[in-house]
Amino acid sequence: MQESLDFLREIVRRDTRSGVYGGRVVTRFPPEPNGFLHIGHAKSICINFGIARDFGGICHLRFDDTNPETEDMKYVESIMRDVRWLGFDWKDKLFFASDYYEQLYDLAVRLIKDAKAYVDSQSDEEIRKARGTITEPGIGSPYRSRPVAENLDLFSRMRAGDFPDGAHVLRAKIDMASRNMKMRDPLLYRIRHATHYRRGDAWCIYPMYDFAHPLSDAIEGITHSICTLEFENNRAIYDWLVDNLFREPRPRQYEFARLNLDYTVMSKRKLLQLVEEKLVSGWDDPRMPTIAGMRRRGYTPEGIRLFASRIGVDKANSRVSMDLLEDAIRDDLNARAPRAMAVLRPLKVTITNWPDDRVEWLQVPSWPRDIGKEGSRKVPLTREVRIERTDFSVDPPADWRRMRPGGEARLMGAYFIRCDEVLRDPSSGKVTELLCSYDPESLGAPAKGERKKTTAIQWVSASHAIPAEVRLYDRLFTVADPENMEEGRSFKEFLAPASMEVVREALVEPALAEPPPGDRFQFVRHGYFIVDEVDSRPGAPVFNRIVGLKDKYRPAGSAVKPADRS
RNA sequence: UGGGGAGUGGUGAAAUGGAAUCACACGUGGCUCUGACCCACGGUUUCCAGGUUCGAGCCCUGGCUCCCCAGCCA
Repeated sequence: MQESLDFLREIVRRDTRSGVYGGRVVTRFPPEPNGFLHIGHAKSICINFGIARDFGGICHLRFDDTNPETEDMKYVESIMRDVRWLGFDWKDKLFFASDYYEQLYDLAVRLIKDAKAYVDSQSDEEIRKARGTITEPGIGSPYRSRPVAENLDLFSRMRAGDFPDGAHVLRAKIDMASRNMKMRDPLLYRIRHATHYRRGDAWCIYPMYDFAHPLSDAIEGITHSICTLEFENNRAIYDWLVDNLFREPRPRQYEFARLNLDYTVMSKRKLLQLVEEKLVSGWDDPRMPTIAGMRRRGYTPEGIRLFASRIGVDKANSRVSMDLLEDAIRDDLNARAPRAMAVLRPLKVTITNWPDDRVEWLQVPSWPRDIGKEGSRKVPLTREVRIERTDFSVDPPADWRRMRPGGEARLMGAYFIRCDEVLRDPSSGKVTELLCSYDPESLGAPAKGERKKTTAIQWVSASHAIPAEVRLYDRLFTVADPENMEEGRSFKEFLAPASMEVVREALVEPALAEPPPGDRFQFVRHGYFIVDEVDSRPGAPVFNRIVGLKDKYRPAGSAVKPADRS
């Protein structure tokens, strides 16, 4: 019996069986602390930590912090929080490339001594020009055959701070005519008189990614270094460096396709722009595809991991539909979010045969039968209640199951009521109130006859309901691929005008008067909601819609939604 | 134009020379005190053209399309 593995696990299994690494499996998640993690990183985290877990190995968390100008401690903190929140544990394997600066420097010196690296004193402009193009070979730097002793001297003076930014760089001596542009004597070190968030002013030369990354992997004993497709060309440098400086068995790099999600953006630059230009409320705006945003939105780690496992891993560039993510979230929430009643757009209903002062506290189950969980709460029924405006239609389509003039529907967990009379505002004609009568025999009784064609609707007692703010989130963009705009257009032009709707007149059942921030509920027939961690207050709860329920209902022969009727 | 990758229902993935499978989406029907959940059924013939083979999504040849590479970013 052999379940099918993705191509990465296939490779890891091959290597554990052949024993090249003595059975060890060591992966790593290597973020640069210069931004917040997003759903694309979540995919990578699930792959790297997931593979380590599946093969009894370990996944390191290593910050690839080699650029002092963009990195910050606040990012390492948020990244650690996000990885933990997602449910992964790097144990004591927390590393920083910036802790390897001394070792990396020594490795660079070895390369120089082996005549495999040299100090280039051309300007950045000259270097760029001499690199050639994809069709023309590059030209060797005039400094390319600088004597080893001179290179050594220059490199140590670079470190000592004898030169200004840009005066020299250290380059690998590989092949200026390589068909692979990345191999045309890649830069290894640059001078940068900048304060590093961890090393302060200890260094004024900093290693480039192409140098620091493979060597950090080798230093840590990584076996499988998994990254995204755009680094395929860099693998040649990776191999060149590690082969020249380390012994077998040594780490190898494998690439997979990064995640693209419909109706959102994933690039750090664009995400940063949304935040800085205040087009969203921050990195944790519930509409953001960041881990922080999804956390505040109410997405669960389990749901996100389920999503990651459902999309799989491959090398084909792809774009995943939001439906896949939302369904994974719903799938997880269905079994863990207790049901409650909320009315978002209230319509007044008076039960005319119910005594004015009678309050009946009904015990309503918090879970549907098929979930199989115990639990219920008390919901008060009174003469005056509120139902959803969209649950009443004066002129309903044939397959309507909700309230209609003269028709019946069950108040969920309570009695059937019949709509005897419809009151309207004389000037606008708008329905203002329903006068109904309830059937005292119908509590807990199975529906029969015509009643079987109706559905149970949510409701709240007018006198006991708690006013609540409900925030309905929707996709941030109006087009599926806002990152791929035609020339001269900005992705910002496609921001959805109503990606957040704030409903202030919502009413929730009294059990939800003081909900603990972070608690999740299913508001029946609406969707899943979370008590906002920032703005919710006891007595004035604020709920974020995590994701709506699926709704297959379309009025027969009409494109008009129930919300637009009556 | 050079080099490196990738093409399987609408979307994401399986099938590792032997009956194209799964999830999501969509459609139809069933169930239901949530038009949810759940259940059943339905649609693709593997980018194109040849070739090898008893047999090809998988192998070979030639095309086509898309992505990545010319930062002292990662």
